[in-house]
Amino acid sequence: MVKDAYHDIYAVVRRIPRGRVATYGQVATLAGTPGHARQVGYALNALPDGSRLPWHRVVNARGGISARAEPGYVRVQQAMLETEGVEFDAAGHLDLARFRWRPHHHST
DNA sequence: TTTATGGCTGTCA
DNA sequence: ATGACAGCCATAA
Repeated sequence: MVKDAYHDIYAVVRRIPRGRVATYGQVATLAGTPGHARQVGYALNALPDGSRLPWHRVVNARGGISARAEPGYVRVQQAMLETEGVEFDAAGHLDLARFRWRPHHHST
C-alpha cells in the first residue's frame, strides 16, 4: 500500500481550518511520519487532478511560502491565504506564532 | 543496486 | 535577518 502514506498526509492537510496554516514538518508529524517534511512536499506535488486539497495552507517552518517549480505560484498561494484571513508582511511571510494551526489547542 | 535531487528543518556563524 | 551545513527520507533515473 503505497498510496496510504500520502493518504494520511492528505487527510491532515484537509483538516487544516480556514485562516490557519501548518508547516510541512507539522503535517508530517500529524500524519504519523515525523521527519517526512520533504515527503509532504512531494505528496502535495503529486496531488491528483481534481483534488481540492488546501495545499496552500501548508508553508515552511520559517512562516514563508516555499517556491515550487513555477515562480508565480508563491504569489498565488499567498493570495489564497490572504483571502482566508492570513496576514502576510512585506517580505511575504506570516507570523507562525499566530496563524499556525493547533490540533490540540482550542482556538483562542 | 547506487546516485542525485528535492514545495524541509534545525543549528551555527 | 541571511547564508552555509548537516540530517532526514521518498521518488526518479
